[in-house]
Amino acid sequence: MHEHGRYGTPGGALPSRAVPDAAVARLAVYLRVLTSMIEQGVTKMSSEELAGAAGVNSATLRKDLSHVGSSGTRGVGYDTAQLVEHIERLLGLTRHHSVAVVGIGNLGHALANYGGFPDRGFPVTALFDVDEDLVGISVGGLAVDHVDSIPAVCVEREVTIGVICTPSVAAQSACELLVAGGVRCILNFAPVVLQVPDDVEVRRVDLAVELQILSFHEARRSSVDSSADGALRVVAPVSDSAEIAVGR
Amino acid sequence: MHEHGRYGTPGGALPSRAVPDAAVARLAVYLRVLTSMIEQGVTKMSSEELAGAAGVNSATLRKDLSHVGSSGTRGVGYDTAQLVEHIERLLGLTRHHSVAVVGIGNLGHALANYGGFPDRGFPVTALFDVDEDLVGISVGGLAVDHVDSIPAVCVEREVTIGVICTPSVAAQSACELLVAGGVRCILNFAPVVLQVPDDVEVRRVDLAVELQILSFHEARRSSVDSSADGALRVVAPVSDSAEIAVGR
DNA sequence: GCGACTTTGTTCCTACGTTCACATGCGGCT
DNA sequence: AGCCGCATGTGAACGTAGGAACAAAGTCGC
Repeated sequence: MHEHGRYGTPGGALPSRAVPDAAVARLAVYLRVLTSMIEQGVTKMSSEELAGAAGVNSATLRKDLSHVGSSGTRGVGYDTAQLVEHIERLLGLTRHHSVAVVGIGNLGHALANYGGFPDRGFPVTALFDVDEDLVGISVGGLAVDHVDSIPAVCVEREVTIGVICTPSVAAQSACELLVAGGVRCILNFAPVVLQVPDDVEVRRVDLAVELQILSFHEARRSSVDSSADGALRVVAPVSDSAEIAVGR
Repeated sequence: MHEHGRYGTPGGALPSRAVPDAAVARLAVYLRVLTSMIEQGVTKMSSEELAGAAGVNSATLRKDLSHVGSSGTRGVGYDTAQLVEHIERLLGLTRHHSVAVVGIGNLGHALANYGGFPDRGFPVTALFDVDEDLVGISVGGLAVDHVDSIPAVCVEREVTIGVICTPSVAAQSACELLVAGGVRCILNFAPVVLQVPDDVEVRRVDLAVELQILSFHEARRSSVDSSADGALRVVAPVSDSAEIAVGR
């Protein structure tokens, strides 16, 4: 049972994982709902209530919570404060995770100023950009450093999470600098697939992809409305559509 | 009573869920890789090449592409330009989708200025905020309107996608205003679960959740490092958590 | 104190998504 | 022109996620 090659088998399959990724994502949602409820003075919740507030099935919720080591009381429900503690422990939120932001453009700027991160145990402790005009200025009370100093600064400030907000072309090199600085968790906003060592975890947030998924749903809905055949429908002249893809 | 009808009732010839959501997300990634390749002059690609660049299995890629109506040539591969057209058609990108941004804070500001959206067929045509100091000013060449005018403006400018960047407490009402304006696709950056009618599609992008997932992986990795057995380890001491005095 | 009710934690099962493997079909080569 | 090789597209198997039903367990009412 040892010697699992971790989750880096060529091809990217993720074997033997105690808690599924989807469950982790939901747990984070439960956590938010719970903290919100606690602020309103709620001390106990049933799985039905919590599931309703989180928008999931109650059985799914209970199964998710079973991963954290159950702490519910049968016939009553869950103690909100206790549940929060348990989820935080599982998610590793009992320690703070220093965050570094690379690329102080529109999005990077917003993230650096965003107050929600430190509130949740993710203090932003380093900012980087390649632009000499940006290096040295202060954003959200933190000075911008040059990307060349990423490895040294990340080690020094014990950065555990790197956020990449650079243009696409710079993302891979930014990623490599972060990895060189010991960062093994990366949140990538650049629309590229990063190549990383097996022991580095990358999550990608692609705004254009999200919009395209919504676009698909809109298109499907329209086609269902107008014709009962949802497959293979040409809606508009395709001539100019090949021209729009010139982004960046 | 097995009343789980909804989709796919026997006899229902309408494959409303012909294309899985995950496949749609991947198609959007393929699209980006393809456009990037086309810029470099690549006119043909095999499924292996494209799958490698997109970071997925080649069989998965071929199955995804089968949903768009096959356009590959056996023994050769895919014509990149043709494939782009087909994917764009399936995703509904043959028409432009007007985007409205609600909440011109840090993130909303960044999105309004972000050039990547219009380049990909998603022009931002409306901005809204509740703050009187913001209403009327121009962000990215577009005037900010008051949230009260959301329904009217959305109808007038034919907004199909609404982006919610408001604080949590305002998200639900912003959502309802968008729905009142005929918007049926919503991208929600606020960390709340929106309540919407069945015919409205909501996608949530929660930055804190992303960080928490990364935090979980970091925590799991640490425990694997220290204990050598990574499967099914729950930190048992449920007693009291005086030890984890997490600051908040 | 005891019974009945409520809710958890779990087990089973279904269904979906992904991967493997092979037949099909097309281009190139002789 | 015919054969060979190669890559697509699809059918089957595998694994995992999600949902329904159930037994254990603990509380509230009497």
